[in-house]
This record gives sequence, C-alpha cells and structure tokens, in this order.
Amino acid sequence: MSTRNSSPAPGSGRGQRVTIADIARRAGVTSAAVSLAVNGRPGVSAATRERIMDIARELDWEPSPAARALAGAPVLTVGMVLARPAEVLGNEAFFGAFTAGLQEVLSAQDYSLQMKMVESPEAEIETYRRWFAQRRVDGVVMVDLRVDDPRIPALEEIGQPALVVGGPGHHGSLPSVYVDDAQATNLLVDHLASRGHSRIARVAGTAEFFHTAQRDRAFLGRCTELGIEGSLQDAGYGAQDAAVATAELLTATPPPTAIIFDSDEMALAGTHVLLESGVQVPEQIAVASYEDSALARTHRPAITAIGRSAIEYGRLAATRLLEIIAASRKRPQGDATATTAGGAPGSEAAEVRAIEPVLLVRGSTDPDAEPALSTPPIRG
Amino acid sequence: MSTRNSSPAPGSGRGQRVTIADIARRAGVTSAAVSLAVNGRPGVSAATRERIMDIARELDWEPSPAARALAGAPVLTVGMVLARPAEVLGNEAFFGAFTAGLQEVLSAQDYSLQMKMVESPEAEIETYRRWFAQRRVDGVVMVDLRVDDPRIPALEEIGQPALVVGGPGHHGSLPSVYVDDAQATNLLVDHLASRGHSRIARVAGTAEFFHTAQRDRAFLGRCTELGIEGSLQDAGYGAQDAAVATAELLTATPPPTAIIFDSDEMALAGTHVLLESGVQVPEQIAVASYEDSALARTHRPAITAIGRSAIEYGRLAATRLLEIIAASRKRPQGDATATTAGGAPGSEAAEVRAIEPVLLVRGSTDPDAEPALSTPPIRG
DNA sequence: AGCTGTTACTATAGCGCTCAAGTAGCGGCG
DNA sequence: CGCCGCTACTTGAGCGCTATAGTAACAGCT
Repeated sequence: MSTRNSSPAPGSGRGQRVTIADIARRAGVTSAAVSLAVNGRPGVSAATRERIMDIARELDWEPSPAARALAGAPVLTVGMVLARPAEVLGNEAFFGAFTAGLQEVLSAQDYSLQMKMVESPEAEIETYRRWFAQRRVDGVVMVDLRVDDPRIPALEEIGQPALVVGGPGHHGSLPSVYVDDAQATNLLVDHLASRGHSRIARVAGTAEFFHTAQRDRAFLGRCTELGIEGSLQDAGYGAQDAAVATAELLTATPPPTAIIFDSDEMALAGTHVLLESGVQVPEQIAVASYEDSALARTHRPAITAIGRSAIEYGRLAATRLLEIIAASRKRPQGDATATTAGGAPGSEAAEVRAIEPVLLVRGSTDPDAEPALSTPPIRG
Repeated sequence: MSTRNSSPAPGSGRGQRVTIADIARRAGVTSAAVSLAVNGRPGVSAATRERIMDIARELDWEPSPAARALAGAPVLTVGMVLARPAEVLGNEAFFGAFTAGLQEVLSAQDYSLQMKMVESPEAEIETYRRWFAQRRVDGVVMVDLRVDDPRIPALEEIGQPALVVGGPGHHGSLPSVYVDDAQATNLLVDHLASRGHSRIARVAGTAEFFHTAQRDRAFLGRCTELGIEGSLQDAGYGAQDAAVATAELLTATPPPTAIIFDSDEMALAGTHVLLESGVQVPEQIAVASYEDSALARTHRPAITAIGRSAIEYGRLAATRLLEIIAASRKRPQGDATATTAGGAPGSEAAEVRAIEPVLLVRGSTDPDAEPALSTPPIRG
C-alpha cells in the first residue's frame, strides 16, 4: 500500500497476471522461496526476502486467493448468514453498527466478510454446510440466537470454526460473545424503580429469541426482587406490533406507569401511540428501550435506552472469531468428537466474552434530562 | 478411533474431500467427462451425464470454488463496498432492503455477495483494484453515487464488470440502474401544490451525492414551473442535522407551509422539532419524505413518502449486474480501450434502467389520510 | 473404399500457490 | 578429517478443476 498503486500506469495491468514465478525469475530464486518470503515465513535470508518483496511491489503482484485456497491456505473470509426479513435488517440500528464493527477488525487482518440472507434457519444451516464443504469461509459468526437453536448442533456437527453471538451460557461446545441482557434489564428496571415506578410493563419481541427470553426472565426476576409489579406484553419485533401492544397496555386498569421496549423502533412506535392517546411521556408513562439509535436520541422526548455499543460488539465478535480460526489451524483438523468442534482447544472452547451495557437516561424517563436537542451540541 | 461419520451420507464428515476424480472413478470415466457433466456442458451423452450426476449426489460432492476459480471459471461472487459511517448504514431503511433484493437474485443464481466497509472513496477504489487483481469477484455494484464520482474513471480503468446504482445519465461507459429522483420530486411537489402549498422547503442531504443534486435541481425546477416558492436548506444526512435545519426553517418569516425531507430519518427528526415547537402537522406545516420505512408508517402523523421499493431496486441491480458479467464472459478480456470497460458490448454499455417511484400519501400532508394505525391493518 | 463429420469421450496440460522433502554450502567440533 | 547441524535455498508433487487437443467408433455420402 505504500507504493501508489497502478504505479506509473503501465498498460493498466492488462497483460498477463503477475505470479510468484515472475517474481522468482526476476529475483533469481524459485517460486517456493518467493512464497516463503511474501508470507513472512522463515527459510529465506533477510536480504533475499527484502529483494523479493521489492520486486513483488514493483511488479504490482497480488496473491491469488484461489490458488492459495486450493493449496490449503486459509481463504481469509468469514461468513455471516441472516435469516430474517429485509425490513428487520433495514430498520434495526443495531445491525449496521454490528456489521461495521465486524468489518473493521476483519479488514485490518485482511479478512473479508461474506454475507447471505436466507428465508429460514434450515436454509441457513444448509448455507453453512455448503460454505464449509466448499471451503468458502474459514469461519462463521452466528447471530440472532434462539432458544434451543437448531443451528448450534448443526454447526457442531459441521465441525468448523464458528462463533455464537448471544448468551450467556454455553451453546453446546461453541464459543460465544454476548451482551449481558440480564444486567441491561436490571439497569432499566432499577432506574425506573428509582424514579418511583411500581407498575412496569415490558413490551417484548418474539420470545423464541434467546435474548428476549433472557430479558423476560431477568425482568420478572428483578421486579419481584424489588417488590414492584412487572407485566409482560408479547409482540413481534415490528413497529406495528409494538404499537398494538402499547395500545393494549393502555386499556389495562390501572395502566403501567412505565414501559420498556425491546428496541428503539418499538419504543418509538409505542411512544407515538401514547402521545396520540394524550398520555404524557414521561409524566404519566415513562418509556425506555433496550436499543439506542440516532432516532431515539432525536425523538422528543428522547428515549432512555441501553447503549450496547453495537460497534464494539461487532469488533469483539470479529476478534474472537479470528482467535478461534487461528486456534483451529494449529490443531489441524478438528476430529469429529464433539468436544473440540468449536475449533478452540478442549474445555475452554465454550469460553464466553461479554460487553457491558450502559444506561443512557433521557427525557422519556426523566423530565429533567437535558431536553435541549433543538439546540444541538454540534455546530458550536 | 470411531469414524463417527455423523451423517447418513458417506464421507460427508471428516474424510477426504470428494473430488470429481472420485466420481470419475466410480462412473468409469475420466474427470474431464465429469466436469462436462456437472457443468451441464455438451460432450457427454444424456445417459452418462445422469449416471455421473447420481454418483455426485450420492457422494455428496461439492465443487471447489478455489479450484474452479484457479482454472479460470467465474468465482460466482459479486462485491459491494460501502464508504460510509456505520450509523448511516444502520439508520437507513433503504439499505437493508436494497441488499436483501440484491441477495435474493444473486442467491438464486448461486452467486454470493461480498461486502466491505471502508473509510474513504480512495479506500473503496483500492478495494476494487485488489478484488479484481485477485479475482475475488466477478463484478461489483457501486452505490452512493456522487457528483463527479472518482470511482467511475477508476472502475473504467480497472476494466471489469461494474454496475452503477444511481442516475440517470451516463456514468462514463458504465451501465447503471437508478430510481428516477426527478420524477419522485415532481410527485412530491405536485402533491403539496395540489394541497394548496405555495411555500415549500426542501431539507436536503449532502449535495455531493448525485441523487441529492438531482433532487435539488428537480425541486427548484418544478417549483418554478408551478410558480410556487421553493427553498433549499442544506443539511447532512443525520437526524441531528435535519433537526437543526428544521429549527432554522421555523425562524424564517414567513416559514414554509411544507417541508420535504431527504430521508425518513430526517423527516422524523424534523417532525419532532415541529411538534415540539407547537406547530401542527400537517395543518400548519406539512411534511413529506423521499424515503419510506416502518417508522414513517407508524409515526403519528404518518409520514407521506416516496416508496421506491428498495427491494425491487436491489433485485434490478443484481439482475443487471449478472447480465453484465455474462456479457463480459462472452467477449473475453475487456481490452483497455475505455469503450467496452463496463463489460457490456460496445455502445449499449451505458444502458440504464430505472425504477418508478410512487407517492404514498399519509397524514403528514393530508389530515384526512387514514389516521387509523393504532387499529392496524394486520391482525383481524 | 475412402473421405468428411459427428458424437462421446480420453489424455494431458496447466491455473498459482503451498508444502514436505531434498540438497548445497559452510562453520564447528571431537 | 570426517561428520554434524544449520541455514538458505531448490525440487517436485500436488490442491481440484477446466480446457484444449486428440482419438475411437460409427454414420453418411460419393
């Protein structure tokens, strides 16, 4: 990258592809030596290595991933497959940031991300199977963890590096990273309780998702602990569903004094229903969300939310996955015995790493929270 | 060592990889015959082909993309690189749906999508260079078209299949697909004019984007045509920027009676500012957006928007790109003369296809528009 | 019978790289 | 002095597939 590429614009690269053989010829060595040199492996003298590298740069050589892969080298690609409808992807603030975090770390290590959207978990598993069978990826990151997720045993059986995003707990023998949803829940409930709320509702997404179940449990648990009334309202993950659920909550007698939504999108939709019904937010009913976003911030009132730093989450996932891949290369072929399937050595395979959630208190739960957004911080 | 072959199919697990040589041996032919058979190419009899296919299935054979690529076959991958900050990606409804549309078509043709996020246009170009040099992708789709986009000449020089998303107009010799932003603008302006508005403001995103410039021009043009007052307010693409711009608009004397925002996110943020300032929407100021989303729909008032069917847009882009790739395979190596750089034959290289925008009238411009969203269409 | 043409294959090179095994050269050491 | 061990390479064999000749078998035609 030091040399301004496309150098002195020679025929614009139209000629034959430059191979290590070309470099070898020029350097007066064999292609094997070049291979050692460009891959930073021992076996060539420092002087030769440098000479080779110079020539490679000069010739504008690029390695052929196909040839490398065919010869057994890692393909420097990780995969991620999404089995959810497009709108969900589009509307969720979390996802884009998570992906960005992933990319950031992967790109830095010269890895690329291959994505695929499918219709069902079965199709997702099938995709993993083929990716691995074809050696298209060195590892995968599995998102949208569900309760009793069928992808876990499938990935274990396939026996190639995989990282589960979600937790806590052990997912078969697969390693994972997660955000502590129980802690996030406690932050939210405690915050509301400290503001004097004693009837809190939670408008939850689909309970089949692991984190939803996790939140449900933590929510009810914490409410009981604090001796306050906590009610669960199931909904899908869409804005529409949240609106319906919120409307239903309003018919309760008495209605809750605070509502926690599973996402920013849901919180926004729910808040609209409240405001439209003449309910004051936060005076009559406070609102909080598990997910932060620019919209949650600009909304009036701004929505109190959990910041889970999706970017950081993505970075963590990528870092962990790369470790797993590296480990799996060391102990060559994971054999079929389940214990090492995750790729990481033996018992520590299922090691888990977490991100700390933080609470961002805003106007939707605290009337005194800095209201000034029309006079924004930007523009000195 | 129990060969726990984990799957009913033989060799599906840990064993050696199944190759066409294995199939050939079993079928009593050479690997070349197998290659012809599995690729649906002429040269083998129907009977032999079927026998080979059966064996391939039975053996659970999967082609090796690496080997294929090395031998000169297409890699069945298209690339897309995004040079924008993560939040933008996350907040924009458009992007997810567009990607989904892309994937849908690509997957159906057994193509995969490789994505990369970078920091700058230069890094983006560098990525294209390397992707092509390494033969990692068969083609790329270029999004977020800018005015005088440096990526156009770069892609032309690289001389590999590429599709420009955005337009209209010719982008060097590159083919493109686009949504007619001028028409969308007319739809919006006409709608507002027909509702009696004669002072319309447009809160625009960064003008360096092609479609923004396009909209600006169309907006001013149409306003002039209709003899109404149109004003342009520049902003970034964020919610924050839109909020600021809206606040500024309110200080004008007289303020506009309608505001058109460049995206749903901006429209939402702007509307909050209006409502917070006690402005009635749409009675005092009407609001419309170029981008639709679930949030725009659930918002109260619901936001009038342009539906550009991002999914369909993605599908179109993928379809077009695959055509371009196919064409470029026919006429082998694009030579360096710019004319054929897009991959498509000669003069029709720059052919362009468009998607029709539609106007979705909602409460933010029309108080009579079906207000019922708390009683949503779903359920029942 | 001899020639051209098909069809249905086979044989043989690679594609660009990696890796295990081999070798040349050289200083050190008993 | 002969052997060891080490470094710095070279040799050669693939990885799994595609592609381009080439060949055998057989039909059609004059």
